[in-house]
Amino acid sequence: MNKDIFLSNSLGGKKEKFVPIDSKKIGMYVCGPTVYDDPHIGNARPLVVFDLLFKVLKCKYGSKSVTYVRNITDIDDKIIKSSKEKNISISELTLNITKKFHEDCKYLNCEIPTHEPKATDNIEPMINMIKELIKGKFAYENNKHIYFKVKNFSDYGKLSNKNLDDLIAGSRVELSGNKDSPEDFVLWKPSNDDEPSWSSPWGKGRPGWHLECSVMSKKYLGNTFDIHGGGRDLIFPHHENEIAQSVCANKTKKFANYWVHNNFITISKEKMAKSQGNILKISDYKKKYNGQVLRLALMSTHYSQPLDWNDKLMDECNRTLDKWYNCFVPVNKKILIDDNDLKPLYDDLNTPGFIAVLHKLFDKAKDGTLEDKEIFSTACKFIGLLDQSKDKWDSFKKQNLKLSENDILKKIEERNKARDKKDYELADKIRNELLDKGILIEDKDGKTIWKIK
RNA sequence: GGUAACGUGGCGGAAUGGUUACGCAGAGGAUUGCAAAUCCUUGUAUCCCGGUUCGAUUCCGGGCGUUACCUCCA
Repeated sequence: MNKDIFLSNSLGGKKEKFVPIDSKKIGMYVCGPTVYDDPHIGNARPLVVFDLLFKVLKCKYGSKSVTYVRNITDIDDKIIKSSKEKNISISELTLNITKKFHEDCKYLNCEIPTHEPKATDNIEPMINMIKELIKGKFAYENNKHIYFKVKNFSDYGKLSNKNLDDLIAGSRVELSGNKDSPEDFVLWKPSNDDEPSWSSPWGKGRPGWHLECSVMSKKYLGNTFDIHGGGRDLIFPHHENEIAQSVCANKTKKFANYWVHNNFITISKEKMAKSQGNILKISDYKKKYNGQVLRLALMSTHYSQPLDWNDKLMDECNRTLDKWYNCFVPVNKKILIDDNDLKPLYDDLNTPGFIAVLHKLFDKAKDGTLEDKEIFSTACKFIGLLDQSKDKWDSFKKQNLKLSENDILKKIEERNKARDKKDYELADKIRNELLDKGILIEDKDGKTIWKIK
């Protein structure tokens, strides 16, 4: 469609019209997981948000014009710590968590990004970037550590609205004897024998956090690209440091043009975080809910707002999808979604606005023609919903059933006999028994049907 | 302390300088042995105080409240 895409840009803090550097080669880099622990639903939010942005960009510019890069950080102090705690090797841990992460992505019905580079496959270019930074006097070595010299980058703090004086005044920055200044951050550090290491001009060691994203975005998207995404908590210091490294090493004016940050999932209004101990794992939902339910729940609030989590939300989304599946038809032909219907998504990924559109299309489809149903189904599919057959949706629900189908049918027959004798007391008793087991009875057009509640 | 974001009906949640989505729950009705499901109808809101304006929930200033970031975090 010809309408413009708008995005809230954290750099500047305003909603802006999206103008790509090259509309045939659009680049989006999103910070992926550090693979040290099971993914939780807070991690799920950016997966869904940027999957949607990927879809919207492809819709406007063509599927071949958009490159989506999402990294896997598989070397980090948290990983080292976690592997020691779990008493397994680092590679066993990172491979295992990466596998779980991919399963969760699939469960959430997220498309596979164009590239998914790993940090450990990119140590050489990281070392090269450090060399460039040292050459440009943006980094210095001290006692086998390499640090980025923040004072030499005048734009530092622009993304996060911080100035150096405040940072130092806050003085929560880690003090280290090796640093020239407390705000400096590490690019390379030496490893002990029991820690992973790579040889470098500064001895055996490993990269600091932040560097992998600067290097891998450069590798696939170039020195300056269109969109950089991630959770709000990455703005400082992670993204601020990425900008500093990339701009100084690549000698450019800009790193990413648009910075898009999703807000948090909260529980009782408090941020869900591992350190808070209030996380809900994605895998916790796999048995009870189809992945689409979680996906819809994550889209029920605009990405820039906090999303307060509760079970009522999941149940509501489950019911909505159940209702929507009544109008689902497989679509084999190409159907264009009306520009006006698509508009909320183009306007800064307004998912609640688009969900309202889906409700309208559903109302029309429900008593409408096959074409109305096809339009509705296509619109759902566009945001990754109703992407599997109704049979599959139903069979998922059946897997949690405590009664066999045969038992249910027997009970229904028993109840119908009672009804014929006008023994409504017994009939209602049987109905309530089934209801307790999650089976809902409906007498419709002279027939009795059952559903899973 | 510094820097931001947010405050919309019973709940969730968009949008908007004037006509005020959408979902859930509620109420009434159709239907039903009674229900359920479905359908129809329907009520209810913009934290407080100033300012700008013919008009502000929307813009500006102040206040109150909530949250986040400044340390690992999506």
